[in-house]
Amino acid sequence: MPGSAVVAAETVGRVSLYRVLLSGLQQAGIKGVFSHQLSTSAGVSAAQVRRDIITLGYSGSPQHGYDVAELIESIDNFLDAPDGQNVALVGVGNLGRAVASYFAGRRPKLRLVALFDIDPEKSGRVICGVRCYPQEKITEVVRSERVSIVILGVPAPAAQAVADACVAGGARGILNFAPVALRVPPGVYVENLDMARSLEKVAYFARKAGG
Amino acid sequence: MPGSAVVAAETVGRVSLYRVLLSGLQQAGIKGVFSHQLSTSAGVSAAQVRRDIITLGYSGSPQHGYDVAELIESIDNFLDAPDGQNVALVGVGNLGRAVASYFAGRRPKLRLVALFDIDPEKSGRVICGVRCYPQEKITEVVRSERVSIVILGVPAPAAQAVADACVAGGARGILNFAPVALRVPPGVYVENLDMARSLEKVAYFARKAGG
DNA sequence: GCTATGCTGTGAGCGCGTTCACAGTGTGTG
DNA sequence: CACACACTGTGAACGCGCTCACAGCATAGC
Repeated sequence: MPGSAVVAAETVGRVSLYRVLLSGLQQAGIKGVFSHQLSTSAGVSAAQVRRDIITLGYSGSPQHGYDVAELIESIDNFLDAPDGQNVALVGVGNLGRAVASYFAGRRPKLRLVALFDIDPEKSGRVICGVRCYPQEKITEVVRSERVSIVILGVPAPAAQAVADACVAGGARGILNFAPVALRVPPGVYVENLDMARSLEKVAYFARKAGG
Repeated sequence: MPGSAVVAAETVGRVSLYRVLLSGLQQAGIKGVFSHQLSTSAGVSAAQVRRDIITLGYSGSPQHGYDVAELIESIDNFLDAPDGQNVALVGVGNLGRAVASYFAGRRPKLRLVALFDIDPEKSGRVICGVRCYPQEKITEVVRSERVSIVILGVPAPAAQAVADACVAGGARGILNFAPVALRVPPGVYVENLDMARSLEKVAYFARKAGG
């Protein structure tokens, strides 16, 4: 049964990408797809695609490949919580607003229900249709709004304290944009997304490859 | 000699993180640091930190650990091009502006020299102190401005065409925010940074761990 | 001076995600 | 009816990054 086995984080990431690609195919009216087609669009090997799909509990046929609609449904079952998950965003700067607008209505199963900012100008207002609270209320609101996922867009020095407040309120997952390793209790998942780091990787290899 | 050996992308990313952490220590007036201290802040093992530092060509002493200033200098030598690298940003949306403001003046060795946007309202103007060009000029401007790194903040359907134009102009590295695998010639490095994917990973593991 | 301590540098080994290569299977073709 | 073909599903093997564990070494304490 899918869901009981341990799934690697990389697999989950790829599956998420497959869903985006499959949605594109579906909108183009394409009904079936083969592993090597997905592998080209996703930039991974065909064997990888097949293994990933098996972990979803879905099977294709050697004759017609995978049914696009069915595969999307399998991915939905795999990735999404049946009744959705509530998301909060801490730090409504440029980055925070970009993330907020990015997810506005695009992921119905992930509802952005609260913003937090340390700036009194922002807290109390409604931004992008979501209410912004002062940062002291994090634990309280995270708990009352049943937030399970927090997007952390605050400066590095504040990140740990904010993370602690979120965890105290019951958050189970953190998407951390700050360049520090967060200390969290077991059972809380942290994904780091450091843009500066990524850019410097690109800069490094651009230099090494180019000369 | 460092620079000649093949270095893993993960190592480069961690080294970039070390530099951020070390800068913080330096500003706090701390002169020396041990591998286990860095390892705690970076969220990796101490052995990992030591191995990474060796690849820089720097050595500490068993008595005093690593000299913060010297280590930062070694990282600078390792990561940065002596005369810097020019960066362009394509797609001046919410995300693009966030990235632009994020790097404004923070990385002196990475100069943001050009913006591109398909919207005629934006192209022609100067945004955040950088001139914005129409998207048709990418190849031309990338070449004339000697841009080696491109940040791609355009929608997925446009990403491949823009990437091709950038490569044609001589770009050697791409930071791609679009959820597609770019096809690029050998020698061009692509780093994918898909925020939706990362968030869905967090959502998945928040659900699995929490229940 | 001799031992204890704690760090760096590193060879060896491990684990895990990925890839290889092929068996299984049904369809299309002559 | 037999054969060729293309794709899925998967056991086995590979490779690479990471970790373990220890040698080397200088200082601190007695």
